[in-house]
Amino acid sequence: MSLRYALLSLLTGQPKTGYEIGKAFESSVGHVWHAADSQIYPELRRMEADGLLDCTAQAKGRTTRKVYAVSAAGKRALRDWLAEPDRPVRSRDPQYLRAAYLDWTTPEAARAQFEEYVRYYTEQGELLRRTRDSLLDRSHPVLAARLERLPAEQHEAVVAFKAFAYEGMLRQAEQQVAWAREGLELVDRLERSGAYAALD
Amino acid sequence: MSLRYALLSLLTGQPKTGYEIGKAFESSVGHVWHAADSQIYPELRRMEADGLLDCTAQAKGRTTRKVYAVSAAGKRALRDWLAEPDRPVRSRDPQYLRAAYLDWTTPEAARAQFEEYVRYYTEQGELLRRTRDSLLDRSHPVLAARLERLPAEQHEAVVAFKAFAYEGMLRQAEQQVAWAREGLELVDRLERSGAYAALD
DNA sequence: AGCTTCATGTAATCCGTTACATGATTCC
DNA sequence: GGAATCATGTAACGGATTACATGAAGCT
Repeated sequence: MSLRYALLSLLTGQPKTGYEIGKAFESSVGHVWHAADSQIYPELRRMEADGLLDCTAQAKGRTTRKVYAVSAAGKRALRDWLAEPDRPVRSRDPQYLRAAYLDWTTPEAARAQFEEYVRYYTEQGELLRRTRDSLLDRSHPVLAARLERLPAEQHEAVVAFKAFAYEGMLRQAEQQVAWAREGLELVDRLERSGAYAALD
Repeated sequence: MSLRYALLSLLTGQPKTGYEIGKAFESSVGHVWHAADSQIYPELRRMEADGLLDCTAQAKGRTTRKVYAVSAAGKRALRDWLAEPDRPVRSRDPQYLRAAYLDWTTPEAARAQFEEYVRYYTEQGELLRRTRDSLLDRSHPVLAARLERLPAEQHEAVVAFKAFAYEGMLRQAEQQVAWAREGLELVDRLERSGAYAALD
């Protein structure tokens, strides 16, 4: 269901075509809630059928493109969802699952896992930091387009919540990097102490 | 696919019946990879069909229960999976998604969200800390049963990786609490500065 | 006699992933 | 003329959630 609200949120900024949504998604909400194009197009149709979006066909050259805008019912749905109590998601992280059983594999394989975590979350953290900064200085294009259509007194809150969400994700990523580095040390320590015994 | 490996990992500790697996799951791997009973039973059957588990029917009173044990192929599969490069999961967190758009709702609703996050992750953190500690002092029943069947020189690594995984999840939870508390402050600050304007 | 725990599932539905599919337009 | 980007999807499959379903054993 969250994809629906991610799309709704994105479109409150500005009406967009399916394709533009796909692009804007990747550089904004998509960091928070990832979705592929093949999921986005059908969902837009369903949302239109449910009356959450208004769709107007626009001729452009020979092809027609569909511009989607949030309807009044869509705004209501978004606002209801925001106020809804959030049933927290139960953890389901393949990484921690693997980490818990690394005694089953070789020190080399264990190290490779942690190295990959460090690499991935370092990169992810950089992306999140860049994005957060571009929100704070309001240079982020999707945000900038949104702000243009809003009165100045709302800008502060709009920016603050978005930057704050990225801040949270950024800290998670940084924490993951620190954790994975400790994992590498753990593997070294266990190997030095001869704790890696043969497995059956 | 991870459920399969979660079950495999759990069963390397000791053969179990479906029901025991369900129980043990809840108090161990289930913290890391949550799954409902209705998912576990069919998956066990599929794993047996795929040759990863050996299943022997045991009469118990009038009913028969099935005891599942990891086969040689199952051990191989687990080991292969542990060495496999982990394609990191793209973020998909309804919480951050909501947080990013809280300017759309009232300060009261925003506060309620953050309060709920604080509550949930505090509780979750306590559970994770208790579990980590019971792993470290080896009093955790599922772990204790596993260790009994392993030579003493392997105990250190087995315990260390499990505690380390919980440690990582614990820090995530603590970080979430700190973040949500800052969210409450943010809402207060925005409200005081009159940044909550009327929405359309 | 009634509650809890043991014991094992099925069915429907939803959500997400992967792979495939097609064609126009714009820029170089 | 060819590449990138614009533009919009379908189909098959897999995995997870929710709700439903049943019945015995053991304890109080």
